[in-house]
Amino acid sequence: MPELPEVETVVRGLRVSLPGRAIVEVRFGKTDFVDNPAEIAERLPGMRIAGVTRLGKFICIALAAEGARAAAPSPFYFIIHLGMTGQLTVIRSGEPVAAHTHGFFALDDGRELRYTDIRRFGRMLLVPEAGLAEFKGHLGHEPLEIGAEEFLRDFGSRRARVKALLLDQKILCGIGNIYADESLFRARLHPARIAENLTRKQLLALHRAVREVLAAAIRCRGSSVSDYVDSEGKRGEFQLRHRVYQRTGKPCFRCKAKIRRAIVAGRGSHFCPRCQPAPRKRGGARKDLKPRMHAGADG
DNA sequence: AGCTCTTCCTGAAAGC
DNA sequence: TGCTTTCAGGAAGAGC
Repeated sequence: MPELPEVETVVRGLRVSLPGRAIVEVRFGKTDFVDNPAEIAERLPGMRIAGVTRLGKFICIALAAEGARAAAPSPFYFIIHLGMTGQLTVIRSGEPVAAHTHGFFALDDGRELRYTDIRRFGRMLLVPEAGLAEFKGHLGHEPLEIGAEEFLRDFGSRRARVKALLLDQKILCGIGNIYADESLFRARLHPARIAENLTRKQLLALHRAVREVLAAAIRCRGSSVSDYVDSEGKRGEFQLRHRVYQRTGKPCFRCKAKIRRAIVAGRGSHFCPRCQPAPRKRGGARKDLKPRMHAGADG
């Protein structure tokens, strides 16, 4: 499923073929994952692609009108989330259409951008140029850019399970189930640990693990579990380097204990029971002497 | 604040 | 063999 490394790989691929191209025609199949399909079909044709960037797990295609006539349409962004099974590929217009392909964006070079999504958990929307800041405001820090102090601040005061925080796009944007589990293994933290109970050293280990795992996954062009492929239809290779994700019952690479799977924060979570010891039972004896702040009005 | 449950959707896998 | 059931999960919303 596409998370930050997969989306980054797709974006880098799109960046090779899309910028400079104009969109000449838009067609949709099913549209229940599109915020306003009629508006997209009306406004995209005639616009030129100025650039492709990634915002968390979103792909952001900047569109600008040709020339600078007074009546030219304003620039805006075409934003796409791949959900669980979304694929964006650039292909010659005549090529056979894969099943579950619901978006066709014909380009001025005889190719087209196609959107395929088996489960249609993806999303498409338009954001005006002036609205991009607000859109970004709904997202947390980019995990590859957040500094140690900010990371400590965001995690160190939260009573939620650390896995839930890693998955919360308003704290860090781009991490999903695979990279949450892989990061926690590398930081040797059980997914159910309460963030504010972690030491500074443990949080710094997690900060480092997140960045290392994501960077390594990008170098491998992402993880192909289920349906992920890049913009050329190629699979990634990071799934071959997973330490815990979907390795239930298999031996830990570090200590040989059997990898376990449990539901944490509502998600299937994979961990090594020996390298990532479970927290004390919630509500059990607390021996820490940290005063409990109720309103959180400090700092 | 943070937890659980529900919804969306399809295909793979398990159960009978 | 062939049917039915269960499950996976990103994100948002409801309700506690």
